[in-house]
Amino acid sequence: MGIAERKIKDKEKIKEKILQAAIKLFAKEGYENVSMRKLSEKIQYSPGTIYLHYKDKESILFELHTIAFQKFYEALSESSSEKNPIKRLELMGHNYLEFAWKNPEYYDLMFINNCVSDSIAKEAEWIGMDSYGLLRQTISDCAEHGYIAKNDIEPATFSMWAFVHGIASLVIKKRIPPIKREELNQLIEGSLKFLVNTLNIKNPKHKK
Amino acid sequence: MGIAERKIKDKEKIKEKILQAAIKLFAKEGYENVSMRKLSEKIQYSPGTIYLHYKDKESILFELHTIAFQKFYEALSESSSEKNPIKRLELMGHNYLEFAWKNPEYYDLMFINNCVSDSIAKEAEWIGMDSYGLLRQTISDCAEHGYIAKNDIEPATFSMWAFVHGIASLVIKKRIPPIKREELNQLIEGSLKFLVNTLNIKNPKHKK
DNA sequence: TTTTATTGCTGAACAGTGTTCAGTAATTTT
DNA sequence: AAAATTACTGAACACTGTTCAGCAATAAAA
Repeated sequence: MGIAERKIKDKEKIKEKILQAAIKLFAKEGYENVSMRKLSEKIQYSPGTIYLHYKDKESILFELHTIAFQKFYEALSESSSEKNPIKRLELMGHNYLEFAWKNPEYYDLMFINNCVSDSIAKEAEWIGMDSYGLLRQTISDCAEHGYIAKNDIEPATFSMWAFVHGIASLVIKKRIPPIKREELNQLIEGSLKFLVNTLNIKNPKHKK
Repeated sequence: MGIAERKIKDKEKIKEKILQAAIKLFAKEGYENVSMRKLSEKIQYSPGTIYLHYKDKESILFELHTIAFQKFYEALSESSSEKNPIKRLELMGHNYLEFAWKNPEYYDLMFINNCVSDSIAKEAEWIGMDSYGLLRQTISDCAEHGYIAKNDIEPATFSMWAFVHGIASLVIKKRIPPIKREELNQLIEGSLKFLVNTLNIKNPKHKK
């Protein structure tokens, strides 16, 4: 059945074409400004065709959301080479924010926007759990080295996540008082250092 | 000219009527689901009438946004009675989050949603500066008491803000792994305590 | 080979959105 | 009484996501 096989591949190809066009358009124009008609023009099919491959607009965005989380995990994983857990924690924070600056549309989809929250709610387990685990492991290593109490691993992980997400979402949603980009970067890096140092300084071994 | 005066008052009254209807509708149905036509039905005028009082939908939402920030400031001010700056910091965090839980639609408008970000960008100074100042003052008091370095006031303020906003926006946008509400509350309160304690514990006077 | 069935795709249509503006009816001024 | 101003309407415009009858092109059956 070579023909049937080819047809399945053709179907997958057009689905991929839709997704690639969506990625490009959303990144360029912001997905609030991308309509199904614009998307259908880009792939040179009629609007109806998209619905033969995707249930609705949300399911396209949700697939993007899933891809985004894979890239996110990779970005965070780059911190793993650093063996010193405190340094790694700071590096993770740095990489987290860098991902957000480089992929604001992705970040919006992953952590902020409503348009995929129905799909997210339907999932049995949260797709970001792996990435969250990476952070928890680092915090856990910090506890192992005596920087924080072992009882505090969960709240500390959550705190760290909330902290970096808070920064990322405030910046992306333009809720930061209008200061120069350079000042902002310093404030952000300074805050990250402050938070990590506050943990660091508690360890008697590191007090000088 | 009593008639002209009355007319101005009438105009203001209908503007107020629109605003009050908007508040009610947005709170009940979420402002994503409130159209100008629905709003016009509620106030028993035609859709066009709204545009005689408000330039567009965004300007209604922006006025709501302004009201929200006033209520927000009041909510944070309730912490001021607490004299111990560390306790006050924790209380402020608590009040911040309580405001978010009680007014999720407001919170969205203030800190998250795009639909008023153009209006925000046009403002010369950020409307939340007063509230931010309240937080900075508390952090400053913490520095005065030796809990943190005076150099760290700015990054510490920003960190604290990012932290609570991170929690609020993750919860409101339903990006927290599906755990029981009670567990979540414990995690949040635990994280707040953890962060504040991490500052607290650094002060030699408070080490026991 | 001719007929029937299946498939992939279209694009008009539906119900909704924010917004505009010619036209109307009531009121006020001349 | 006539003219001018005002307050308001609701149809219309250009858009949105989504559906579905219908139409070619291809494949299967007769």
